[in-house]
Formats: sequence, C-alpha cells, structure tokens
Amino acid sequence: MTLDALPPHQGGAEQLARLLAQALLAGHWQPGDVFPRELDIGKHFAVSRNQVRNALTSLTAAGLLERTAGRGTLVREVGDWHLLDPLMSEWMTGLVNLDPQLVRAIYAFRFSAEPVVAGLAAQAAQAEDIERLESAYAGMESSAGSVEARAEHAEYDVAFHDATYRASHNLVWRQMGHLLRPSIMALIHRSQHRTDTLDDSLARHRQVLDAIRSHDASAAETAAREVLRRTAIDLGIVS
Amino acid sequence: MTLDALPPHQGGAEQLARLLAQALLAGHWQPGDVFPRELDIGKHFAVSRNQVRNALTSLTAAGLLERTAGRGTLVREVGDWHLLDPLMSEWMTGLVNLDPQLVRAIYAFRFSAEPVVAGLAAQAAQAEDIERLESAYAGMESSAGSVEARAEHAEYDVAFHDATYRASHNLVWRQMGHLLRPSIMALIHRSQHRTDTLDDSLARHRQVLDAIRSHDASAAETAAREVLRRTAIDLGIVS
DNA sequence: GCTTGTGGAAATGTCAGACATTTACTAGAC
DNA sequence: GTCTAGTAAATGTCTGACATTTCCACAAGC
Repeated sequence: MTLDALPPHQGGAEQLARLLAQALLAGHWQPGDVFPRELDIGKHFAVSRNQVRNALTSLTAAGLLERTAGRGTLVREVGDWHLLDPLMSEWMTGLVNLDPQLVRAIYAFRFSAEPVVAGLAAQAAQAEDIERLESAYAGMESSAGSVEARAEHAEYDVAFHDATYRASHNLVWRQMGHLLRPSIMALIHRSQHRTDTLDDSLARHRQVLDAIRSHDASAAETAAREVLRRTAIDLGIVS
Repeated sequence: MTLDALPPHQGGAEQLARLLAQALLAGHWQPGDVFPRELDIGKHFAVSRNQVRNALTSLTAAGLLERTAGRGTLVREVGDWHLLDPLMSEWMTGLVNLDPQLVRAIYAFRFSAEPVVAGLAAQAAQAEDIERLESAYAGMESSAGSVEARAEHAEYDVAFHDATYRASHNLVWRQMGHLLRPSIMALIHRSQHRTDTLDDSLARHRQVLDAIRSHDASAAETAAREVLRRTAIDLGIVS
C-alpha cells in the first residue's frame, strides 16, 4: 500500500495523525506490513520530519504501529489496537466506513457492559447526574422530528449514554464513555433513522432515564438492554 | 512541589516518563498546579530537552498533563486521567503506595465488570483459552506454598484474570486486561498473603476455571464474584 | 477610571541539519 | 557452506535557532 490513495492534508501533526490513523483503521494496510518511511511521508505531504514523527508517535501510542530503529515501522494487528484510547475514539468517529468487525466488537461490549453501568448509575446518581440525563434526553426528543437534525440527535444520544457512564461515579467506567461516540455515530451511516424507529429508540431511552431517576437498579439494567436491542437493529447487527 | 524530592534517573525518556508519572500518581502535585518547565526538568536530571519533551508527550497522552504554548504545563485532575492506557497500568504497577482512591475505583470496576466477563468467557472460550487458564491456575497453585514466591504468584494471578478477559473473545474487554496488573500487584503490598487466605483464594479461582471449562455462564459469574469478594478482603476494602 | 493597545518576557512548539544507533543484507575470506 | 566484516537504510537523538502563544505590565486615549 502506498500513500498515493490518501487525500492531501492541511494543518498540523494532529491532522496528519488522523489521516494516517483513519487509513489504517480502514484497512489500507495489513497487519505486518511495513509502513512508509518518515522521509517519504514528509515528502508526500510536504511537512517536516518533525511533524511526521509527532504523528507517528501518536499512532504508536495507540498501538496501531510498532517502530524499531533500523527495521522501520510495522503495522500491528487489530488485537493490539488500544480501542480505549480517546484518540482512537476520535479517529473512529470521523470514519464513514468503520470496519464491521470493530462495530460489532464495540456493540457486543456495550451490550454486556452498559446494563451493568446503568444499574450502577441508578444506585449512585446524584442530582446533577439526573440533570445531565434529562437535558440530553430533552435534546434527543427535540431533534427527533426532522431528518436534517440527525447529526444533532446523535450528539444528544452520545451525551445521554456518556451521562449514564458518568453517573456510575466510577473513574474507570467514566473513561469508557469515549467508546460511545464512534459506536453511536456509526448509527447515522448505517440506518435510515426513520421516524418510527427514532420514536421507539426515544421511548426506550426514557425507560432508562426513569429507572435511574427512581434509583431502581434492576429496572435500569433491563431498560438499558432494551435500548441496545434497538441499537442492534439500527446497526444492522440483527434484524 | 519541586523536583528535588525525586530520585535521580538513569536511562532514556521512558525511564524519565515513569519517574514523573509515578510522582504525579503519588499525588506530589495537585490538580491545577503548574508543572516544572522543560528546561528545568532537563537541567535537574541532566538530560536533553528532547528527552524531556518525549517524556512529557507520554504524560500528556495519558491525560496526566495539559500543555499550552505560552502558558506552560498544568496538572490535570484525576477524573481526566486515562486509566485504561496501558502505559498508565505500567506506571501504576511499579508504584508501592498507589492512591487508595484509585485502588478502590479499580476494584469497584472489577467487581461490577468481571462477573460479566467471566460469563462471556464461559460462553466463548475455546480450547486454547481453557489451556491458558489451566496453565495460569497451575502456576498459582505451585507458588502458593512459599512466602518468598509471592511475586511469582501475583504474576500467575494476573495471567489467570487476563486469560479470562481474553477468553471473552471481545476486543474491547481484552484491552481492559491491562488494568488487572496494578490492581493485583497492590495485593502484594496490602495483604500479608497468609497461607490460609491464599488457599481460600485459590479455591475460588478454581471455581471460575471449572465454570468456564464447563461453559456454565451463570456459575462463572457467581464464581468470579466470589473471587472478588476474597480480593476485597485482601485489599482491605472490606473486613 | 476604564478601556485599549503595545511591548516584552516566558513558556511551549517547530524547524533543519548533523550525528548516533540499530538492523538487515551483502560480499568476501577461508 | 559458514562465518565475518562492511555497508546501506531506517529510526532515534542532540543541538541551536527561531516561531508562536500567552500573560502581564505599562502607558495612551477616551
């Protein structure tokens, strides 16, 4: 794989890192492949070697690449990727065609984890957590009508689930909220977001909100599971 | 807080990064504090500015620091730390006195998550997963007798739990295995690891192994919970 | 007095070039 | 054939200079 297929870039090392990371996430290189050399990348994108090194440092920290002096830069396999690195979430979010394997893995994780998180949230939620949830839910409701507001709707969706993780009041679970963004953003590209499915999704989110508000842990678990069943349909994982 | 209290260092930027990270994790600086400047750090440890920048880049990527041109380097609050970054796990592992707040947060996470993971593992485990679990369990068993083998025992303990996460065959859960090391290593410093508690812990691990081996998800969940109850006692979280 | 702008100091960010180190491959001696 | 020395090629490191951003002090003007 060469760099020729990649679009030009504009901006600093962060932009370059995103560009290269998304190419890797999209599968332009196979695990074990040698990645282009620093100087070639710099020449191709007309940036200094410094910028290239900064970008590659990020990709290495995210577990996408493995660099060795003398040998060069190798592409690591999917199992080594740091899917929980916030940078990864950011890169995945902007990717239109995320690898279905990844979408499914993240969904399977959420399906097993999010009910537990919702249960914890029901136990630990404070007033401000409830407020965040209500505010996010209100946003989802107000943007559910129009098709053109689907991006806005997705943002409120992310905010709702993130608020759930935060309400668990556990530092580790909270960090995991980053994973939600790419997962929910994939919904935009994979589903038609028809009005009736949106209404159904909204109703299921409301169940979660109500359960957490009334501190009913088992109800929150059940409701979260129902939300994710809806999500699975919209993602095309099940019919 | 100044650098004077820190021990000298030897080696590359990675060593320096570990040193500074562990000082931060130990609470030598408060959130919002200004971190020493690049040049001062370089002068103090007698390393080039390059090394300092590389080290600080790691800490920034881990969410420990926030750097802005012109302003300087600020220490971020605990809620922003990337606890799931493998580098963080590595730094935490070597820290003798990990912040009790962190130990408790990680334990609370494990207590809520690990039963689910064990359940998934029981469903998804392949032959090689069972082998890994058995091998780790055998190691725990053989190193349970002597007090001087407690470090070795901890390694097998980590391997056992890591094998559980891997057996779930989910890319996200698998990444989370990194968190186990600091959590389990904290056991060494916080408990006497007396023989009878070790035997009890061993027996509970065996229950997990047996449940996964027989693909009994609910039994695996229960058994994992029992292991963690034992862990809570050893960590001093409950009596 | 309050705002506004202007300058300088101080910090991180960037660049360019040379050099160091590691690795893999190749050619030659035996 | 096998071992060894040498060479090329890649990433890693150092250094010094410069760029950029931010904050602060101070003064001009309304």
